[in-house]
Amino acid sequence: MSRKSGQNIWIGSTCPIRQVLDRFGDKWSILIVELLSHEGKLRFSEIAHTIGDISQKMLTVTLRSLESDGLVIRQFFPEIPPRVEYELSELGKSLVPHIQQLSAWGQTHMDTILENRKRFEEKQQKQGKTAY
Amino acid sequence: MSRKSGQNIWIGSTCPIRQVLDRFGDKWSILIVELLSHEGKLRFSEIAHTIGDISQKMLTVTLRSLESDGLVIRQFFPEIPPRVEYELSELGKSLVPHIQQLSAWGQTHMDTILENRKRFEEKQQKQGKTAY
DNA sequence: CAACTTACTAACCTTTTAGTAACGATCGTA
DNA sequence: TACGATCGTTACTAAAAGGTTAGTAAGTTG
Repeated sequence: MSRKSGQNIWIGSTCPIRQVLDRFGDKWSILIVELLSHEGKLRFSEIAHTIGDISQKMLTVTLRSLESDGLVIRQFFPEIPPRVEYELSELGKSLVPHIQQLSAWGQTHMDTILENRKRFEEKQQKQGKTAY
Repeated sequence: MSRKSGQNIWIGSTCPIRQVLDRFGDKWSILIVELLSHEGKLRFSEIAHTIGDISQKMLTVTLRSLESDGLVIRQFFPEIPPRVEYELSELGKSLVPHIQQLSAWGQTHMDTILENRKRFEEKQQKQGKTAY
């Protein structure tokens, strides 16, 4: 139970939460996993259009890193013009339910959070700066 | 089911996954929630020591934002020297099981991911650059 | 009186992340 | 000849995230 005696290996830099965050804490990875989980196979340009505001570069980079980690399977068809299809691997699919739970939590609670934040800001403004 | 017809509101910039990521995608928020869920009430310096490699500034900033959103409750004791205790709110606690699921997924699969990544890098080096 | 304490703020700087714009390869079409 | 389609790459730039250092309050300890 790690009673307050210095550092804690479950919180230190190798703990699993941090590993997951390092991997998926970027702007696009989880979004692409979610999208592929809904749509199955998609082409590069289909992903780009569906997301709408991702740059070509970031889509390339993110897909490549997901492929590199075995979360996404990339199939290249050497036609002219070239065609590439992306889909989730089994590993990628195994992550989906957890993402959806987080998403559901967000749908339930995000309004409250944003209200809290607004109220906090107002309170701060009224008070100016109080000691601590 | 959003059949490939332009953009998708569940993936666009207001979808719940992105909101959750915007809130918790930073380096420390989830870690602190996890820690408080284990330890209950903690003082500023206890959190700092347990995590080990967080700067004072980032701890202040992250705790303040968690407080602002109503995820963490901050209790200030006007003693000399000052004492402050932090604990999860009910809202904060409601997030914990989801984090733990993600963490468990990480523990199960992160080794595979890192292996995949290593193999991918090696493959890339051997091939040099092939067309696509 | 100097040093130390806790929690925090402010100024500054470095690192990381993401975006933009331009270009390439290749063939079919106008 | 030039353009468009597809899936990229590269170099450059802007913005954000996060780290470092110094300083504050007000009392306690040596």
